[in-house]
Amino acid sequence: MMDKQDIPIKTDRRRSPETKERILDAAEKLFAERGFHGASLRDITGACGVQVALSYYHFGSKEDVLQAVVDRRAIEHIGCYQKSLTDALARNDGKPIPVDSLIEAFVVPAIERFTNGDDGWRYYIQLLAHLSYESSRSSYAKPFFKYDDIVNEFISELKRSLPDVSAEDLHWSFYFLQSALTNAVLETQMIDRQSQNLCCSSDFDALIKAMKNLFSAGLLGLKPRM
Amino acid sequence: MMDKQDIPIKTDRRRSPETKERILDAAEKLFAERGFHGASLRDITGACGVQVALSYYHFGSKEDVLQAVVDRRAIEHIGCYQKSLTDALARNDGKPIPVDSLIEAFVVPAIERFTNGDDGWRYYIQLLAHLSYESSRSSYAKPFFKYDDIVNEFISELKRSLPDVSAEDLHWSFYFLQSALTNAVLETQMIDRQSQNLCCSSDFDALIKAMKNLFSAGLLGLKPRM
DNA sequence: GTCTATAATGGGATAGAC
DNA sequence: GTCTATCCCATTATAGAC
Repeated sequence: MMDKQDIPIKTDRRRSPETKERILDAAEKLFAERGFHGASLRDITGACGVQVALSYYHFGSKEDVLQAVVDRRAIEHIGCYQKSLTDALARNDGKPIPVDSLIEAFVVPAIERFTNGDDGWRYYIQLLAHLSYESSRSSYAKPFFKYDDIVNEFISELKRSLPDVSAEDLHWSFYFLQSALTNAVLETQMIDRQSQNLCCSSDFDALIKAMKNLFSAGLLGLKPRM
Repeated sequence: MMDKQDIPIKTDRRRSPETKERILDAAEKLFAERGFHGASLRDITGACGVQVALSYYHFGSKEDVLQAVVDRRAIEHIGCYQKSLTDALARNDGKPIPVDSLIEAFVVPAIERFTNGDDGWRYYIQLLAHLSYESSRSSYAKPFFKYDDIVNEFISELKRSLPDVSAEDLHWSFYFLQSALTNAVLETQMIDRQSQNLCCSSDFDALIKAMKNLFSAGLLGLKPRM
């Protein structure tokens, strides 16, 4: 299980104030790669050259480490979603946002950090995907709920953009969009296998384009409610 | 962790030939609910009133138990997909299958077993969903690959139904459909929260309808390749 | 085939010296 | 804040009696 990771081993021992951050970096990576149960605190602290006991000193329990990993980035990330939505609204003078722009506004805050951010953001986004699958079955997946509010703001905008479509259809459709996005960032290489490398899990430009193509057409083609 | 499950405790000890099946039933359930790492062999054997050692006798390692769980149903399940596709073709005299029928033909073999099958099938379908997220990162998720061939048959049919759309768009779109389906059977209750119970994770009739609505419109609205 | 017993290791968590 | 040492239990896995 142990596996020396990218995080450089600590050399200067004794009171380095960034120890907490080192643990969070390693936890972020290993939780993302192996899931909560799949990564032990020994793996995590071993990967960043820190004593196991320090994770307890700094955070408490293993679940607390996960909580801290999410807390570290969640507010900033949710802020990015907020800004993305506000910008899209501004570009349209507060009028309903075109469906394809709204899709892009929702997808980009995750994908951008995934492709352009540092590795930490990559792992964080993957971890969120993991947690979304665990929610309602595992107590440790609760941190993920922080995103509920901002997601609902996007759905409200979608309702404004497509006022004639039933709320049920819009909720389901946005749910499918989220599923597609979540699955995509896990890069399972399912699509690479299925398409014999015509499509590539790691080609996020193609992903965004394909998402806009399908979901725009789908949302715009939904029948008005009777 | 231990948790007495639905599987009745074995009473008549000594050479009961169904011990293997009992272990598989319990493993199916617990792997589906907690993931591979989240369920231990103690949990599994404890849940069905069998000695831990017997799981090693019958299967070998923990990964072998998982493999056996999948093997037990995979061939039958893949056969259901095959039949579903063949039937759809027959209904259309071998001509290209209408997109909404093709979507239904793909979704139903999983959903039907999920809603109408016994609990075992429910857990099995959920387990498949779990494995699809782990593939390419965990060696134990390999069993899932068995489904690649039949999925590709559906995609080939989709190409026949929509000959003017680029293969890229079709592969991505079908990938999104699979993501939506996979996520849905996990019943994370995300959509319940987001819609304030207007939509319900466990309402699979509504799910199928919404899938057909969105993905039919989306696929039919895809632009022809240039 | 099933059981008990046990090996061997891993893992979460804590105490206490420095 | 950091380290060593350790507790204690869970876990995978095996040996051997019945």
